[in-house]
Amino acid sequence: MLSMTLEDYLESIFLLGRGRNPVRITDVAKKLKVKKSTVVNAIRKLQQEGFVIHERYGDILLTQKGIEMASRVYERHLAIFSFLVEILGVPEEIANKEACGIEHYIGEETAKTLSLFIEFSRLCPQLQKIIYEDFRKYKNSGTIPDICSEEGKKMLKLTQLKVGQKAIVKKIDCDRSIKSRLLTMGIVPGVEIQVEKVAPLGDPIDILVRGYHLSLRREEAQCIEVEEA
Amino acid sequence: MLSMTLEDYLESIFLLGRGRNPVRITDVAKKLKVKKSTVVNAIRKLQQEGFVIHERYGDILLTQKGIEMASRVYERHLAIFSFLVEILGVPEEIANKEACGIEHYIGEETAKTLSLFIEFSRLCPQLQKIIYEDFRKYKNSGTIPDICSEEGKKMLKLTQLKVGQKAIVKKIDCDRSIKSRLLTMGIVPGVEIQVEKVAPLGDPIDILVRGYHLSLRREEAQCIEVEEA
DNA sequence: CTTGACTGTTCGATTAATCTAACATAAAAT
DNA sequence: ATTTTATGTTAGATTAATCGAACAGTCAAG
Repeated sequence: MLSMTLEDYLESIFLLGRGRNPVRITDVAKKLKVKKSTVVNAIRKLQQEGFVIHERYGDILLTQKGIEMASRVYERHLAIFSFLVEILGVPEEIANKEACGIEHYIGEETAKTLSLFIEFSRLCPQLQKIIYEDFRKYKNSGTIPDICSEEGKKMLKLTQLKVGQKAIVKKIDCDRSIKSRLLTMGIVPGVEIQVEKVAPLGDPIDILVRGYHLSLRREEAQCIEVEEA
Repeated sequence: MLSMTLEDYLESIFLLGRGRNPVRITDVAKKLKVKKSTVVNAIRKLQQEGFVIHERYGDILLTQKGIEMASRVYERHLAIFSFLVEILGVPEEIANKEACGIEHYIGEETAKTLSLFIEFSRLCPQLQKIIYEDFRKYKNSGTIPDICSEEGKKMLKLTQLKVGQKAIVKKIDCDRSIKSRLLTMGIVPGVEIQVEKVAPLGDPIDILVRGYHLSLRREEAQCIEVEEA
């Protein structure tokens, strides 16, 4: 209904105009880092669609329709921004920039759920604790916190498993290209695998993942850490 | 370095070509729902930049550079998709579509962190439990689970607070327009507020949020639920 | 070997978003 | 009241991505 670019203009006008400051072409141009002529163009389109009112040489005003649309966009922005900052710990400036792009692609439903998730995390000290302590630790050092590992299970390399044995993938520790191949085959942390067949020298190893048979090179299997099921 | 659109083409070629099927112009056109002539155009640009090799009337092949770029994009896609599905519970089809857009705006760093977050959630049964049980419940019914509320604190409407009293915002329960106004003023769940002054009939109410003074209508204050600090 | 039936390519047109440069208006300063 | 400065507008050009339609190449079935 409104192109992403026009959504951006609308959102900027909304943000600049909060606190009822009149918004001028130049403000928008500065905020979005485009030339004034470009803004004039965009405003004309927004006016045609009934989102803003703008008289020649005058201030830009949002219509009711414009305010509604803009606040919808801004809510999405805020949800994404908060998630990036509060949950993932992304620096605010980066989070803001990324949210500016993402906000146009995330649907109303998803945005609402994301907002709820943030809200929930703020309300729930337990969740906060896990995110702020355990996840940060995992992120910075790769350490799997104690609260996560179940008792009495050993960590093994996939290559150490015997035929028929089942295990849960816990970690994949190798360089990008192999890792991405493994990921696209559905081998991701948390998934259950079963060893089907091992060739004489341990290469290849046939495994079962989510009902599919896969054949792994030893080199690949070596970097998959699992926990006995 | 590569426009979002071209990233999409690259990613499609990568996905279509896994399992070493040769990829043809028509496949890409079908996948991206564009005309063949458009694909030819895009492929030409990708070829110029050294991401693919394509002889007239032949198959499309990714170069090493192309594979690296494509798998980077795809990894971002996967991270976003997994987050939407596993954490937020968005239906797969929608998640996939939204991930297609978002993947172009999320930075490498953020994507990595997001992946880690998914990984961590898969590894950590405690976190899973909170997300799959408590968050889902909150999402569906608005119920704040027991594990979240601290003992011995009462829930109140903001209007019930006395001057000078501090409280934590727990829930905002009103229609979009008021809610969005409150959000833009920084009144969000989890934030601490203090009542500064209450006018004779309880309208307006002056409060302090993150060091700023705000004046709220009674109507607005009514729908803010807080917990005594 | 010819002939469909796809598949791929070229070309010209269109649209959205942007720019530059020249011009017009309004507001502020003198 | 005039001039200057900042602001806004217009027009024309450019770029990326797309389309449609006409044309070209490939390959398998007969």
